[in-house]
Amino acid sequence: MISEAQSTNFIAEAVRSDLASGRFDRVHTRFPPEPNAYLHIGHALAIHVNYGIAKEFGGLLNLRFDDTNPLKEEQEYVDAILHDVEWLGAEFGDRVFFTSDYFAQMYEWATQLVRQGDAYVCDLSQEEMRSSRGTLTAPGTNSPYRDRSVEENLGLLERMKLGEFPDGAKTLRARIDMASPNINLRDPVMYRIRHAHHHRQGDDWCIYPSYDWSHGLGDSIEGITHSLCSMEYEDHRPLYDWFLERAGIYRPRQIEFSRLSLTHTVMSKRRFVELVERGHVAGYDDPRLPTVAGLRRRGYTAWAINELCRRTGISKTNKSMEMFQLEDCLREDLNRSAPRRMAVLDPLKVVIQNYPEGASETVTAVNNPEDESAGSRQVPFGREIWIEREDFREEPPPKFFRLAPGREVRLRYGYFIRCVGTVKDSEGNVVEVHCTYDPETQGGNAPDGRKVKATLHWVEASTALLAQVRLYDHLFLTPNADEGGDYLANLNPDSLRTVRAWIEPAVADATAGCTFQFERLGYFTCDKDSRPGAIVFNRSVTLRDTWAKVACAAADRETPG
RNA sequence: UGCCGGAUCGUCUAAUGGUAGGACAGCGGUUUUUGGUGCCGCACGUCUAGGUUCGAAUCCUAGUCCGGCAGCCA
Repeated sequence: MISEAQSTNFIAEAVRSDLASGRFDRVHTRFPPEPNAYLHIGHALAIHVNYGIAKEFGGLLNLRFDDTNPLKEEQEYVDAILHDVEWLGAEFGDRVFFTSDYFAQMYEWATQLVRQGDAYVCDLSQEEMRSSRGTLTAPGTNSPYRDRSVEENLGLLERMKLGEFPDGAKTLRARIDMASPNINLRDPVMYRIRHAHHHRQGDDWCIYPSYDWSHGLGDSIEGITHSLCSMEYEDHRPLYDWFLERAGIYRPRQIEFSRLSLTHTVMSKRRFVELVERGHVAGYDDPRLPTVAGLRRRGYTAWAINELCRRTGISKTNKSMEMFQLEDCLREDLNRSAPRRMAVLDPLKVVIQNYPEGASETVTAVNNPEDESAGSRQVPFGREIWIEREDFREEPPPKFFRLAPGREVRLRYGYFIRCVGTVKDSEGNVVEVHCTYDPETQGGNAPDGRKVKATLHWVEASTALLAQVRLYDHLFLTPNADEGGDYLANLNPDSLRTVRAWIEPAVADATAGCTFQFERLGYFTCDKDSRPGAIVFNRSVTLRDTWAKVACAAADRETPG
């Protein structure tokens, strides 16, 4: 057995030292999404980290829905998140929990804090509370209700719970320090009044705990050892510890790490909503969005997403991974697993003049050169075939190896063909290329040993399937979507191009989620919109294209600036 | 300008006082019935200034820059 080197990231080291010191004798983490939105690849990193640490130390991961705000949370999101986390491969067994299931216990601890003089009922309005909180540089001032008696607070809290006050009339606040340089410690709210229907608790409650009050308690109840969260909670850690200490209960350790962001995209719920509502994308699972659902629809594998997380690593720096990196992860996975097929996205007709009219045959094509067990298939061949328009040039530029007048190239798994002429329309555009083939080269090798410089993919015309192919590109033109201030101004107008393509018959029964490599083009995944006879493919990612780079560089040289 | 955090190739990340390494991107070569894959190579980095030390990315001091925090959101 190959012993895997232990991780050296700072969280693994902290966990190791906690285990060594005896602070904890086991490892238990959690992933605590709020069920108010779809998961995105940033969440995938959080899952990866929490699950990865648990796994590395032989511990467990809990999935906990942090449903403390009845105004925003819905069962629909619970279902979607559950599905995404499972799909990503994080194992949580039957440990699916809801913060709302702890409301009764939390209320009891709240009364305990009140009895200890650590919390009080405050009548300040939202505006009054804001102005008395002070600013980043000036201390706040004490609430006039800060010194109510324990009995009065207890009575008021009870009446809040009973529903005697309207929304916003009162809050329960922790009595800490209105002059603290850490604003989170300036008597933070523990409960607010919300006469709202909760997706799980129904109308049982009309006071709801805040994140700060509830989160550590939830961790404590579940016996979490390491509560791994993102950097923006760092300022909340003193509060996290304070609540646990005052409640006098088991204390997990919160450790923060920085979240993932990617170039050429955005990663916030607010923006997803805006993009969907303004019609820039078709929904939360639009293949251009970095949501887990969108990525999956695009054709991303869970392996690729986890590999990106692994490559990203765990740290506290502000990071922005390049989109290349994500794309490369997908290519690495799909190169070894995706069956190969041939498809022509921008068709140009080739007529093989010396191929007998009415004749047909099949040629043998390898399904996956990286995987012998994938076997081979028969592909129809005939007198008329489609090739990619960009694979023919009437006046080939330097280093262009493909088809041109007089040139011989190989049709993959087919024959050598030589261009002997073209047919043009009235505007001079080439609409047909005429070739001859060498019957001796069947399968793609010449018995006389002569070589060709290019191999083209192709599709036999009479048996080709017509399909819709959606060509996706970066959603944003600029690496940083915010560049220039207005992110919508940086949207890529060509992030989706739809084309009609000819594909070989072997994809006829592809169903949603099936991924192929279309040779020389990229990886394509059958979309859920696909129907028998009306196939739809999404381009998941292109192949690396060295020629495109060469051609692009040449073009740049011709038109500098 | 209050508090907290961070700064290592273009990007992400290692090096825990002892040769600054890896991945992706870039460049070059090689193999190839995918201008794909694979393989080989090249180039590129310790925020700045002082200090401690035989030796500093690492320790100390002073700066600089970046991020977060003033929801009854999480």
